[in-house]
Amino acid sequence: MTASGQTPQSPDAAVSEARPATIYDVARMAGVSGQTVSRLLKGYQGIRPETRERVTEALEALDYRPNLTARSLTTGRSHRLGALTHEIDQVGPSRIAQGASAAAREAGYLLDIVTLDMTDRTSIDSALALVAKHDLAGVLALASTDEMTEALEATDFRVPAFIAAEADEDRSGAPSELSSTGLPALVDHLADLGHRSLVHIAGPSTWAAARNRARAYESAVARRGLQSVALVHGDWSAASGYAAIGQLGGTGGATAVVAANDQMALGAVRALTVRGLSVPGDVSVTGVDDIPEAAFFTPPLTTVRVDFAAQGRAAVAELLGRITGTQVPATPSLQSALVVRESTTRAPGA
Amino acid sequence: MTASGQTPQSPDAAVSEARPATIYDVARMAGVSGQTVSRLLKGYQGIRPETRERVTEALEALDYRPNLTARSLTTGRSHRLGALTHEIDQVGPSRIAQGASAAAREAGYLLDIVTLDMTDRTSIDSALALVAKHDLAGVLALASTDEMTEALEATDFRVPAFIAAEADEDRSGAPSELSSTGLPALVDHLADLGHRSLVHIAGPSTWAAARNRARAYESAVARRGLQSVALVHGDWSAASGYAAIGQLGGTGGATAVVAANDQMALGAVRALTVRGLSVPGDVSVTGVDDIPEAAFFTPPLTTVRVDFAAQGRAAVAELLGRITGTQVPATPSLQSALVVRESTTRAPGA
DNA sequence: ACAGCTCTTGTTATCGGTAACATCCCGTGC
DNA sequence: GCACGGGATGTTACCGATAACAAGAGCTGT
Repeated sequence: MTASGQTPQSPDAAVSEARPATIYDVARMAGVSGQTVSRLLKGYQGIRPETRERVTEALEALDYRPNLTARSLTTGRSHRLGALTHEIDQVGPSRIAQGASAAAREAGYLLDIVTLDMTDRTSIDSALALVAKHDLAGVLALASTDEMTEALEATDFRVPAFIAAEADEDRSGAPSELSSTGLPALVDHLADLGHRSLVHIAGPSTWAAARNRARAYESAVARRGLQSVALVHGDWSAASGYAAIGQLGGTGGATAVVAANDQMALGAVRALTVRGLSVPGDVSVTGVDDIPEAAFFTPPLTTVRVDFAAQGRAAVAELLGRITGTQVPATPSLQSALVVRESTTRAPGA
Repeated sequence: MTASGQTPQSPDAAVSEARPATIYDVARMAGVSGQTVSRLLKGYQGIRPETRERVTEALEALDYRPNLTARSLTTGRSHRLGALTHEIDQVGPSRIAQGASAAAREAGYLLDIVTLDMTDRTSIDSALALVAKHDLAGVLALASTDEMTEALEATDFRVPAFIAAEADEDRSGAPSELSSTGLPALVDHLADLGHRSLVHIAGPSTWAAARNRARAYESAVARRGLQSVALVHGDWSAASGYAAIGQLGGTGGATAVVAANDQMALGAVRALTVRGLSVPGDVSVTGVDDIPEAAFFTPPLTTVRVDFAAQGRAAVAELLGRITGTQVPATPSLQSALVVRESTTRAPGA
């Protein structure tokens, strides 16, 4: 079998109605009113067993499926959520989205993921307008950036809408696992290896995650009495990590490069290699995220593992809480863990 | 600003009704019937200019927004599509999904992307059931695998549903760009460099893309009179590429490894390096996809570029065609291009 | 001046459910 | 024997839009 297929015609289903059955079809078949069917479907208990049985049989015979459109028209609430994310090929965002999607599904919601091309204002607006039209129960922004904040605030969704907290921060604004534990552990690791001067390749300054990581880096550097030779901003891509090293003309004397994600770390490693520097012999390099490929880079990358899926799930849980008005169980702190591989070693001459 | 935000309360909108305005509110305000409003909204021309103006003003004053739920209840068609994909962190699928999503949006549709965990039968079923309930105008499977085919056929979506063609094949079953041009070009490249024995690390055999690539590889090898020493199946991940080399205990004498995607190529490179073989000195390695990181691997990877976004767009175009019954303009053949980098060089002793 | 049209706009029914209220039936208590 | 109460089910209206049909206004031709 190669490509396509036919519209499944429910080959074995005995009934093959042109139009799907409604509760009225079921009601007629069972000899009851539509309301009785509706009640049974909603789990109402006060139905006589024999009635219940007749209706249940009719439901099956007609292969009844509720029309969610009609239902949400009357009840006024839909079972769909919107998720906005940046148009970017990155493991992080896409895993967050996957986690969010799975969590939504488990709660009976469908998650509409809309990737926004942040470089094009009109495309953002039209995308948001489209989202605002499809009545969603709530909207979630999965990437915390200034552009996203702005876009979100400029749109009236008329439903709960908010930006998910990064792994780098929690709702209360208190530093999170990654900032308080993960990145400090990374810097400690380098300090323990004798590195005294570091360089940071940060993410775009409009990203909250980038700012948080940079801040955590800086405070850890200060705490350990190290020196931060430079802080360059990339755009999360390997190419930008490569460019960052070029821009610095090397490492500016630093013996270690701390990139804000694994891709930029990869680019940095490549740039250093091209310049004739050995990693980790001359310069140690670290990333953040622990993407699946990181273990297979040459050299395998020392990084900090981040649980993206949990982040997505937490965001959806929070959104659902806001929608239903129930209290959200405190999100368990997201775990991050230092993963030491071969891209870091003792500082030269240490 | 850290994490969250408030539900936007349309701070500047003069009107702040509890409930959104309906066409009837607008009609009353403009002194016309609801139908007139409905007509205007649908672009009906026969409306007196002064009436039109009054209605238009009312629409603005009340910040009217159509209720798509109600609309699709009457018209019977929704403006949402469903997309099924595998739960997998891979650039390919995620870019296909992005392209599909963008194309859908441009056509005024929202694309619900559902990632299926193919290892868990019950989760597939519940996910598909959820999708089938939310009335979608059509459903698209973005990953062509046996599991997906099976799952799709077992579900009665009652709307057009089909599996998107891989880049590797087209609808007519004829080999596509990648199979007819991209992969052969890759093998030619290796043959021209003097390689005579190759190894192929294929994707999972349940994936149509994996089978197509393997077939294209084999026929190109035959055509050039080369020898395929081994064909091992991985799961698209770098780890599986690494494992494949381990399983072979090296390359089995081959001087080049053709991996079915870039991640597996990365894993293979790493495994070869660990075994003391130099890439490309001893063994040349190639990938497929040209993920953004491929240019920054050590060594930079020779690969075949694939236009995933176009693939997603084409799939959506096809689906929309089936839904509306219009003919789909023949999908322009997807481009693929050989990208030569440093992971390939002349065969040792050639 | 009046039938016959066209142009605009209004009425009514309907999509498939659900909420609120109405009704029917039957056993109880006095 | 009859009012009463509660369980089971039916009726009616409504959610917000659209389709199909109806109707009033104004113009034309004879």
